[in-house]
Amino acid sequence: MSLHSKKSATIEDVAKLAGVSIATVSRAIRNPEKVAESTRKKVTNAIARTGYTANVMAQNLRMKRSKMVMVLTPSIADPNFPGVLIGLEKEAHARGYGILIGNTEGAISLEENHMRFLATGVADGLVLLTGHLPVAGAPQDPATQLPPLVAVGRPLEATEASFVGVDDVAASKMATEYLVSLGHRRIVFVGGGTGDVLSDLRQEGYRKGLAECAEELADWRVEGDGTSEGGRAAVERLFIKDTLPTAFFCFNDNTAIGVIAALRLRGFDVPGDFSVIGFDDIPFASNITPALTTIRQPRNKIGERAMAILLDGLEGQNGEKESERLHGDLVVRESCGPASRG
Amino acid sequence: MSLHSKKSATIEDVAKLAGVSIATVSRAIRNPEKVAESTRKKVTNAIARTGYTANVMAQNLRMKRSKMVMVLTPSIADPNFPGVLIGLEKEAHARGYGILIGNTEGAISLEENHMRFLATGVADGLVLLTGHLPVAGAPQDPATQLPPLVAVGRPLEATEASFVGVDDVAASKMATEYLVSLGHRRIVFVGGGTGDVLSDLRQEGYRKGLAECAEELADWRVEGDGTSEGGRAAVERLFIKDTLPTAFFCFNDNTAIGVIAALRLRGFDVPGDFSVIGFDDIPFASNITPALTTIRQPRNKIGERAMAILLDGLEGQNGEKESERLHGDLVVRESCGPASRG
DNA sequence: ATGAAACATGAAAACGTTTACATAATCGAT
DNA sequence: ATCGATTATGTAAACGTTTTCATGTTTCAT
Repeated sequence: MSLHSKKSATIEDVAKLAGVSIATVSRAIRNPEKVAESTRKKVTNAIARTGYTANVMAQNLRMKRSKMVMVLTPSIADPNFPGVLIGLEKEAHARGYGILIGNTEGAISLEENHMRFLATGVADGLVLLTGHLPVAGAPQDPATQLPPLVAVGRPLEATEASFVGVDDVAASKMATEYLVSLGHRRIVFVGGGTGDVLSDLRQEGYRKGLAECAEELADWRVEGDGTSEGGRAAVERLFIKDTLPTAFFCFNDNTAIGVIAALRLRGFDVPGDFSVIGFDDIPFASNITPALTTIRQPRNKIGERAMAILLDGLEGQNGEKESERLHGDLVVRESCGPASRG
Repeated sequence: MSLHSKKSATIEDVAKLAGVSIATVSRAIRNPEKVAESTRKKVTNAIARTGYTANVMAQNLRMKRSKMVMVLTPSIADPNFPGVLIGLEKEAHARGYGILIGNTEGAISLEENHMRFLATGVADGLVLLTGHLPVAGAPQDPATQLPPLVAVGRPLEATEASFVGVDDVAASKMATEYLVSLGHRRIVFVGGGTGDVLSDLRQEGYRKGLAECAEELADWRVEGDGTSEGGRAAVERLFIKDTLPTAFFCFNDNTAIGVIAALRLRGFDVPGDFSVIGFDDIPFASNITPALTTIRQPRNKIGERAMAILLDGLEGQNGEKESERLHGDLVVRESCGPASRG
């Protein structure tokens, strides 16, 4: 069935061949400083001759841990997911842990299924990309029965969960300042949905960026939903108003792509008539026309740091709630230009 | 440490409360038809009262299987990966299996690490996105010691491995036929690398598409490397020749994006001066300018079928080598137009 | 009523590893 | 040489579940 099942050597085989007890074999492998050099050599040779590999299922049962971390995501298709997963997997793998994928598609029933699965002991820790604590599938109260966890990308409000993500406020401030530096004085923030934590954080940064200007600039938000279609629709709603912006700071790149498409559909030029900034630097931001100016999320680093914090906690080195907000980078491409209309 | 570790109920607790043996509890859960109704009720009640969840680590050890499948990929960042993963995870989850991610980044040393991990019994099966059998990290010969496996996307030549992917030949034939139907008579195939199995299959389809035309059309391949940069470079090399194509059938969407960019850089219009078709329909193919006409890979379905075949084999229902080549769809957008120069 | 078959249950072993505790041997100080 | 401390190793138990095998009870056919 599995790699070791076809007459694979067990620790008993090694012990017989080396002429020692199974305890000594185990010790030679796990605590070699407690085994005499000559004995250790006998064990090492026997391992090489038998091709012995420890059975992780037996280890897991004895040690009551699985060396697995479940990554719970509402969307594998999210453009940020692969980059975060790369970092998560890299750190996990380096420390001997496996990554288990749990895809909820934002559905409560799937979330409950995954929690039921988790209740079997299948994972020692949990990485949450969902932005909320999971709904319990097992009868226990999740607040007290969840394994150690870390939230990624979206902080969990009013919880003790550790968090790693981009510094949304600082990055958004940077993006807005850049538009201000180009002379833009009517800058609209296209949000990702009313009540959305991330949108509010990015708007906070947008406001800080506006405040850097000596003039008093209007705080102006219209609502998208984080998709390109939402960005498109937000532009439609804007163009029934008398006053237009000269620049758009968008919740994310998808939104920016929709905004650009809607502007171009109306015969406008980007960046000639309007400037547009996104957020994320998703893989294809540089391939659209015009190539998108955006904030790059350090996705790999976010994944790595999240896993490191989780595993440090698991391995007893640090159980405190930790939050890391990593620096986002302004990536200037082609979608922004000087304000052309005062 | 894990969900069940904080004074979680064991089967002993359930047995005591129900007043039966642990064997009966196990039987009531796994073979209920072998347990009297009244006994079963006592067990069911005790389970509900204790909140018992079976310990998967004990089950795994006893039953010598882990209910995990490892997905080995050379590139999490590949645009096709998320779609395939969605299908893999959906099927695995529906059948009670977990998905383990193994990222090799195309590096032999990482591949060996993952195989060492696999040798511990951590996974019952293997999904290979790598296009080759993995290099052994454990001392065993991989040809005889690998768990059941299925290749995805890239067939493994000269092996007994099952395979699921798009029907490259038929899909490429369709794309080429479409260009022919638009009147194109000089169609170049931009490959993904010399000796690349997938490129050869897609070229085979390209040739069949050409053969559908009453006129005898030239079979013309230039080499990219599967990246947009490779597509760009292939165009540069083409433009030092006397005869130019009127249309490009590209190995994949990335290549097509590069080809389009290079043509536009030279002041040409797509599709006015040249038509371009990609392959994959990656998530942002519709967002570039012009929106890319391409072949859509049924990624979700590929993942689902691959996992189903693998698990069928694991669960003893079918151990034969199976290959499924799924139908790709032509997605007509804006990057193709009638041949404008004879 | 008797005997065979079917049903139901419990005890014990299995799975493979880790580690506590007991014991023997060795080393170092007096 | 003796005693205490240190080093090294083996035995047995633990981990939690599944399933084999033995045994008792019930049902059905003669």
